[in-house]
Amino acid sequence: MRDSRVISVELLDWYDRHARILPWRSLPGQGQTDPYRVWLSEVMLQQTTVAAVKSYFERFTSLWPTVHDLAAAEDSQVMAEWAGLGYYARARNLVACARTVSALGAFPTTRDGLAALPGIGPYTSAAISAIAFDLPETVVDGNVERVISRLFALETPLPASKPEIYELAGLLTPAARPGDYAQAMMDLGATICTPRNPACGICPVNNGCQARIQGIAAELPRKAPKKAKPQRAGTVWIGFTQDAVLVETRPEKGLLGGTLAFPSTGWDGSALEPPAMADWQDSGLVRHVFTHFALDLTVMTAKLTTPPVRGRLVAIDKFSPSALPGLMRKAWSLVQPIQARQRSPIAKASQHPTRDD
DNA sequence: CATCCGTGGAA
DNA sequence: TTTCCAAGGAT
Repeated sequence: MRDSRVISVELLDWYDRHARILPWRSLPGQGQTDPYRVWLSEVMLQQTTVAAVKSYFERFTSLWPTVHDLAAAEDSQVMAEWAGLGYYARARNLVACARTVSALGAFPTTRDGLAALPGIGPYTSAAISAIAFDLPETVVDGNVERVISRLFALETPLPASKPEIYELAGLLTPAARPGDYAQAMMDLGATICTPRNPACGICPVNNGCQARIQGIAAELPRKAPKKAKPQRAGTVWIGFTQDAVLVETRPEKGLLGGTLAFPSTGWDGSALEPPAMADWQDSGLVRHVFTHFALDLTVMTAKLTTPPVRGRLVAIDKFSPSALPGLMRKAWSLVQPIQARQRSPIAKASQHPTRDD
């Protein structure tokens, strides 16, 4: 118990001197932070790097300064602003959560109340509780799993070790400054106790680290072997007219759910028909890697001469590639020169349209 | 408990 | 080029 107290004090002391300055974060010792900004940042940061989140967070808080503003937004605009960040169920849950919170009047102030909201699970509910409401909840993310695994030299591989990690992390969580402590643990994991080459020499808690003492810090946490990714293939059709492009909104469930996209086949051989009768030309291949499979996507293009049986035509000057998820953005940038050239037959061959991503 | 769900940067 | 993985949640 005394050791755990030493560790949390050393960590907070280190955080006071080395905390990262981040857009959604208040300075060490400042205590509570706007729950809306904490929630928004935590959802964006789920399985996503700080570097990737920063610009999205600034954009969202600029467009929607409060949870009530976000609750009033159109689904399609939120999806468009989320495009490129990945894991699109987060964006759908984000809007649903904002509307529930707005109807309630404010965020729930207990962990259980928060955990009942869409898109808020064990980690995020604990993080909001600690950071926004100064509640001494046990915050365990990937950083904390790594730090705890090393401090106690846990040999049990993840995810089997999770219950033990949660228990040990709870023993370390201090009653005072729980929000700063949670962020200190995560900063330590992100900057010192890193996955590959931990900087044990400058770690504020290296004295109490069993893995460092045993010389196995870089080997922990052990993890169960992961499965190989299957290779899949599909086709996407980018149809256009003189002044419009054919797009659709994908179904809410499943891969890229709810995002703006070009009509495509499934990714497992399902043979859907093209969205219109046209002279489709093979315009190249896009290779993309998802979490659990790799995809080779054949990109077909055509100038449409008959009404599409699927999707909707969007005026080219109202079409923004930034509203597309990464996969579709890749397909668009591949064919955009072709599309632009064929829209303007008088364009000189020497004029190369610029790509927009 | 295992699987599904994105993306891009680093080593 | 390949591998790993980053502040997880839903089912």
